[in-house]
Amino acid sequence: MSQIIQSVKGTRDFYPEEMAVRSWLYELIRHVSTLFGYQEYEAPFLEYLDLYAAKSGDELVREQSFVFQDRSGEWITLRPELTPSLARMVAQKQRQLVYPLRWWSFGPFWRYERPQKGRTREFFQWNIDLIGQDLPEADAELVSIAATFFRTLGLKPSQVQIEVNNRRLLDNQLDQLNFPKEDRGSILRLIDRREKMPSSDWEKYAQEDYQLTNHQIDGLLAMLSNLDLWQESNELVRFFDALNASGVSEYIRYSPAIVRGLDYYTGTVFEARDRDGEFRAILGGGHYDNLVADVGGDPLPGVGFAMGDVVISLVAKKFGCLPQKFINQKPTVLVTIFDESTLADSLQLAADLRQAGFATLTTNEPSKLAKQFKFADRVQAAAVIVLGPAEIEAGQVTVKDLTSGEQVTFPRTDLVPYLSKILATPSAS
RNA sequence: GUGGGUGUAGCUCAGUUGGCAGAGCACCGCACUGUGGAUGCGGCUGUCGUGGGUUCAAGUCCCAUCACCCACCCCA
Repeated sequence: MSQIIQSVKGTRDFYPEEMAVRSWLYELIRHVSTLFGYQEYEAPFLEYLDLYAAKSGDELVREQSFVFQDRSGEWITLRPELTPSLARMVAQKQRQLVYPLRWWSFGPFWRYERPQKGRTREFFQWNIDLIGQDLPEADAELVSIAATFFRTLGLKPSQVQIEVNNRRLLDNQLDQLNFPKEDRGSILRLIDRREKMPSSDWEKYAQEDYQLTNHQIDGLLAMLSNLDLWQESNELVRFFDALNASGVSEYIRYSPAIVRGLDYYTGTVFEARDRDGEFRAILGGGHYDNLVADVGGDPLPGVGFAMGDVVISLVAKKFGCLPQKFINQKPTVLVTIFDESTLADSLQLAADLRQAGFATLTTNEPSKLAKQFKFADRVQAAAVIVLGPAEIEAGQVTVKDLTSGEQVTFPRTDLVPYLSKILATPSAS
C-alpha cells in the first residue's frame, strides 16, 4: 500500500462512479448551453505565462498557478482560467466573427492553492460568455442561463440563489460616502468581509484597520442593508425586468454586498450560493467593458460566468439531485462459456450480439456456471445467455433475465428480438 | 504561508491506567459438478502512515516527518 505512488496533491482520481457524475454534469451543461443557442469551443490547456501576466497581476499568477519552463526555456502555465485565452481567440478573428458571440466551454483548470472543502488544485469549469453586446438584457440572459441550469438540475430557489449587484451603482454609492477612488480595492474587500464576521467585530475592524470614520461606517452599513438600492440603477431595473419576463426571477435577488474579484468586471456582477451558506460560491460572473483590451484588439464588451465542478457537485449531492443510476451505462448481457469445446461458439455468439447492438461480455475462459452467474450479477448485467452443449446441439440458447429471474430456452434465431424485448424497459431514467 | 483534526485488515471503524492485533462488511471455499442475489458453516487478510525516543514492554506516552480533512489567507 505504501509503495503505491500517491496522486498529486489536490487532484482527484475519477473512478467509473465519479466519472459518471462528471459526464452527467457535462451533459447537463451542454444541454442548457445549447438550449440558449451557445456554441462549444475549447482553448489550449497550456499557455505562455505572458498571456496572464498581461492581465491578472503577475504576483497572482506566479504564486497561484502551475508555472514551469519547457525544454527550450519558455515559461509555460497550466491555465488557471479561460478568459485570457478566450480574449486571444476572439481578438485573432475579431473581424470574422458574428456578434454577439455566444460561446461555452467545459474543461480542466489548475490553481496552485491549498486544497480544502470545495476546492482542489485540478478542477473542471464551465465557462459561458456572450460577447459584443453592452445591454442589461444580455446580462440578464446569462443569469437566466444560470437559473435555468439550476432548475434543470432540480435545485430549487429555496436552496440556491443568484445574488446580483452592479459595480457602477456600488461606485456611485462609495463616491457619495467620500471614499477615495484609489483605495476602492480595500473597501471592496471590507464589504466582502461584512457577512463573514459578527457586526461588532466588523465595525471595530473597519475603524482600526481601515481608519474609517463613524459616518463612513454608518453609510456603508446603510448601503449594505438597503435592499431597494437597485431601483436607483437604470441598468439593474432593466436587468430585473428582463429576468421577470424570462420567468426565472425567483432564483435571483439583489444583494448589495456582492463584490466579485477586482479585475475586469465593470457593470453588473453576480454569484450563486447555497442559501444555508454551507458551501463557497457555486458560480460567479459579470459584465465587462473590454474583453480584448490587453491582448490588442478593438474594445468589445460582454458578460459571462464560470462554474467549477467541485462545489456544484457537493450542492447537488446535498440536495439529492444526483441521479440514482447513470444513463451512460448500457444494460449488458453476458454469454457464458461452458468448456473449452464451446469457447468458439460463445465468442461467436457474443460477436453476433454486438453486431446487433447489444453490449456484450464474456468471461473469456470456461469456469463453473455459478461463478459466471455471480460475475454477471456483480457487474450488474441485465441478462445471462447460457450456451452449453445441450443448447448448441439443439440450435438453441438459454436466456436468464437477471432482474426478474425468469429463464427460457428457445431457438437461437429468436435471440435478438427476445433481448430487444426484455432490455427495452429502461431501468434508469 | 498560519492554525486545528485524523492516519489500525480491501472498506468502515473499535482497541481500557502502556501488557497476545480486534469487529462488521467485503473477499475465497463448501453445502450446490448446468444457474447470481438469500442462508448456514469454514477460511484468508496487518510495516498499527513513516522515522526516532522513553520503557522490561508502545497501536497507546514524547519528538520529528509525510499524507488526507477542516478553517484562515486568497479566490482570476
